[in-house]
Amino acid sequence: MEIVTRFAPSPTGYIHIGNVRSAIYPYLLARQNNGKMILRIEDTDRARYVEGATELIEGTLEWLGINWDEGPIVGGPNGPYFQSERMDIYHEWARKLIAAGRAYADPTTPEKIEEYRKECNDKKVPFLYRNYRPDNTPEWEPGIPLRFKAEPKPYSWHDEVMGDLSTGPEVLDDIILIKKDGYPTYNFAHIVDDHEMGVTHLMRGAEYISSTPNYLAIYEALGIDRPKIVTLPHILAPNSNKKLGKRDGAKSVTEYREDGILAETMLNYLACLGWNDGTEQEIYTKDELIAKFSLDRIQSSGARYDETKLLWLNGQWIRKIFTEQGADALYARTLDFWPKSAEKSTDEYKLRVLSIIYDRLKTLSDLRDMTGYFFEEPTLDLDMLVNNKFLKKLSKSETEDLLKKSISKLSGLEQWNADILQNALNELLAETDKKPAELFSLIRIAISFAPFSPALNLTMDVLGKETTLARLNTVARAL
RNA sequence: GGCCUCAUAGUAUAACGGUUAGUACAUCGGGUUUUCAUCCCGACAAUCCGAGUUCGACUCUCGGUGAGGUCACCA
Repeated sequence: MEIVTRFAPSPTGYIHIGNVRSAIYPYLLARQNNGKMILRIEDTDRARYVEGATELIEGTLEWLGINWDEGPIVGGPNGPYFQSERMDIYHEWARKLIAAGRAYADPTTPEKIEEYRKECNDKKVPFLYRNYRPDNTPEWEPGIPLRFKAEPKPYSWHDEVMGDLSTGPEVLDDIILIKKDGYPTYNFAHIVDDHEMGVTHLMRGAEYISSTPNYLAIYEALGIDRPKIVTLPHILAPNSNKKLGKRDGAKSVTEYREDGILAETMLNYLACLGWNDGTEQEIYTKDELIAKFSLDRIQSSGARYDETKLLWLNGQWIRKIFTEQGADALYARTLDFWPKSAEKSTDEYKLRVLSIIYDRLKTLSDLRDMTGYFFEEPTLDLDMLVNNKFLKKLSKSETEDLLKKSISKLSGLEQWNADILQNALNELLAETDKKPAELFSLIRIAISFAPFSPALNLTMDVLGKETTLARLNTVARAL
């Protein structure tokens, strides 16, 4: 049987890392089995609808490399893929339930319902609407909500992640199927849609476990088979034990792109948060994830989101792309991340800078803070020079002398490349009888005034003879 | 509060009922001719508690405890 999965977000804003995994796992499962992945937009809550949210969702999936076989943009045989355009379908299925005596129009006002609820709270008994089911119910027509008529009984079912689950009859209730405004609730719409679209694996967060018995009752009343249920454990916020949400400051997935996190990193990290293949592998390409993913190795407990590990992984990916795909491939990813001062520099020059600094990057946006001195004259900061832990041992005249000797040595070089520069530095060490820490720190700071930089010979090579000497001379004059 | 779920180092996780409980991040120390980083080496650090089953329990059972989820005309 063909495997059909779906990601069904509601367009109420951006996708954040707390819920994007509900898109990744269905995608991996579908691709692994040559199945289908459906994107369905659950836009039945008009009050929470956010203009542009659908495009945001599509853009996020696209960035992550998660493509869908049916859904917005691509279409498909089971459309429409916006729930707001499927009203007739829901109403048709609703009438089946009414005909079967399993749904009723409920004229009770919200105020009255609130009274019932309060009454139960006061008596400290659980509030179940089915205990207040009205005796006489009108014909169902637009403007009146439609409720399911629950038949309380225990349920047990199998969850591909959580195992065998069960509940007693007390959780079954008369839930709303169609709202006053005619739109279906999630509770009803997703069941109809998953059925109509042939979904075989329903993957969603752990918050749906408690309402599952009510859904099982609806499948039953509708006389339809249900998909396999795959409950995904929550992703926990860094500083609380609660599931990660927007209130915890959960950033949108695309915000990470702007921060210089690679899509490969994001996919890799999130896929492995709550799943592993049992080996000690840490770095997975998308293809490897597709090949190795398995439902039975999804964790049943929540996993805490750890940005530190994400950053580490991103560094690994930056290096992986550089070594496996080449400097050009990595450079192509960095275009939006250079400091403003780099605007007038050529691609070739920036590529050289990238090639000597890439292994220090945790995010691509680190380029902005770490490469300024390659593109503009650094601000003279003599304190930095004098207070350096190696240089402060030197007297002022020693420093001046060392700088002069360096300038003289370097300006005498016929050729200027990394090897020649390293030789020259080695000779300088021998001639001046200084420790590497002293000589190198002096030159390094004088040409960059940065807290850290790539290897000295490489930095000078990229900077070029003229710039290097000009900066050294500037410092020599200022001392 | 009712119902449901979960529980291995700080974090993410591995371990047919038999391992000195493994790995990675983080932290700390060391090495690679300066710094920061990479890379390499090393250290610290865990089976929530209590019974039971068993020759033997991280693993199975029961009971606690702790944490979370859910009880909407939101999804």
